[in-house]
Amino acid sequence: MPNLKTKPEKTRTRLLTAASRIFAEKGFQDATIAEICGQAKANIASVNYHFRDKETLYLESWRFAFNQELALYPPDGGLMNDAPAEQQLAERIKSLVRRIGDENSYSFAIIHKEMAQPTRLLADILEKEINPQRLQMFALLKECLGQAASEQQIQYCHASIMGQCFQLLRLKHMQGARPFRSHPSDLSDTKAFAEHVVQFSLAGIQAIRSQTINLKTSV
Amino acid sequence: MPNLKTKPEKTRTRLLTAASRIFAEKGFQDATIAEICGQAKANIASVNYHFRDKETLYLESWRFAFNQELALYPPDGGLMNDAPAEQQLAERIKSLVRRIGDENSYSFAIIHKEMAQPTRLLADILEKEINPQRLQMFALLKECLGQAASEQQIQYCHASIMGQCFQLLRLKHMQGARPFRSHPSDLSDTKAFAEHVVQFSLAGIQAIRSQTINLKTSV
DNA sequence: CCCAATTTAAAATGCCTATTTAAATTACAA
DNA sequence: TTGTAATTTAAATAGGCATTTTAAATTGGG
Repeated sequence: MPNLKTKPEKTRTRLLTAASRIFAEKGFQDATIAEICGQAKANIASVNYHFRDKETLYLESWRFAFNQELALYPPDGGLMNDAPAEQQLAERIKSLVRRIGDENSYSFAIIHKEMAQPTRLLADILEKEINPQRLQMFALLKECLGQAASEQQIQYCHASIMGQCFQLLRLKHMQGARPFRSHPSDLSDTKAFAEHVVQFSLAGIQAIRSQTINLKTSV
Repeated sequence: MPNLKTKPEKTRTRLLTAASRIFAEKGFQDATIAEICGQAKANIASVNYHFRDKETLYLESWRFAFNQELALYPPDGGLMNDAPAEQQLAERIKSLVRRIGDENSYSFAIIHKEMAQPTRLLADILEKEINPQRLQMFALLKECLGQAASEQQIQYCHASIMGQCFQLLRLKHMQGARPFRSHPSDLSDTKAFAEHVVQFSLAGIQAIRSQTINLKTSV
C-alpha cells in the first residue's frame, strides 16, 4: 500500500490554493481552469484528474479556504460563553473583520462573488457552514437589544453589521481598480476598522434598545 | 386621436430600459445583446444601429437609469441647506436607501456588479457623477463628527453607512436565490429599513464624536 | 525493476458571442 | 402620391476560448 497522502497532496494542495485565490478574484464563471493550473504550476488536465470537474474544484477550494481561515481566526475569539453578550458580539465582529481583511483569506471573497453572480453551486455548503454562525449572531443581537426587540429589529441590526463588514471586502477588492481617485479609501488598517465597526455598531444597537424600552414603558 | 395611454415607446428607449435591467441583473459580460433585444422587442441589430456597440449601450443605459432615479428621489430630499447637519445626513441616507430599494432602480445594481467584476468602462462616468455626492456626504459627516474628527474617522463612518445601504442591494438581489432558507431576511419594507439605518448610524456617529471629544479634553 | 499513481501535451468537443451586410419596411415631407 | 431617409429585419460573418478527454510519458515506492 503506497502512501497516498504525502507526495500526491502537493499538486492537489497547490490547485486548491490557487483555485480559491482565482475564484475569489474572478468568480466561478470568469475563472478559467487554465489560469488556475498556471498559478498552481500544474498541467491543465490535473484538475480533471484530482477533482472530477470545475464545479467540484469550486466546492473543494471554498471548503479548503474556509477551514483554514476558521482555524486561524476562531469566531468566538477564545471568549467564555458567560461573558457579557456585548463583549461576545464585539469579539465576533472583530473575528469577522479580520477574516475578511486578511490578504490571504478568500472564502468571503468567494461568497461575495457568489452573491453578485449566483451560481447556486455553493448554496448547500453555505447553508450548512455559515447559517450556524448567523444564528449565533442573531442570539447575541437579541440579548444586546433586549428581549423586547422585534425580529425585524434583529434582522436590521444584523444587516447593518454584515453590511459594514462586507464593505471592507468591497473596498479591498477594488484597491487596484481605483474607482474614486480623489478620496482614496484607506481601510488597510484592518484592526482599526474592526474596532470602529464594533464601536459604531454597539452604539447603534444601544440606541435602538433604548428607544424600544422607552416605547414599551410609555405605552 | 391624441395618444392616450399606449404611445409606443421609441425602440431606442425600450433598448435603454431593457439594457439597464439586464445589465443590473447579469453584469456587462454575462448580459447578451440578444437577451436585451428580446426584452426590448427589438431586432438584434438595433443595438448596433442606435448605439455603436455594446459598450456604448452600457454607458448610455447607466446614465439613463441614473438620471431617472435622481429625478425620482432628489438626494437632498428637498431640504434647506441651513438645516442641521444631522437632519441633512438623515435625508441623504433615506434618499439613498429608497433609490437602492426601488424595484425599478438599476443604476446602483449596475454599480454593484461593476464593483464585483470591474470592467473599468464606467470608471470615468462614476467619477464624474458619483464623486460629488460622496464629497457632500463627507462634508456632512465632518460636521456631525465635530471638527476634531480625523480623516480616517470620516472615512470609516462613510464606509459604515454605505455598507449598510449596499447590504440592502445585496439582499434584494439575492431574493430569488434564497441562500438562507431558514431565516429569510425581509428587507422589503424599504422605508422602515431606511429609518433603521438613520437611527443606527446617527447613534454610531454620536458615540464616535463623544469619544473624540473626551479624548481631546482629557489630554 | 515493476507497477500503479501521477503528470504531460495535444486534440476533441462544444458552445456562444458581437458585429456586419444588404434587403425590406416604415415614416415623413414635398 | 411619391421620393427619400430612417429604421427594422433576417441572415451571414468571424472570432474566440473554455472544459474535457485521450493516450503516451514519467515518476516514485516496494
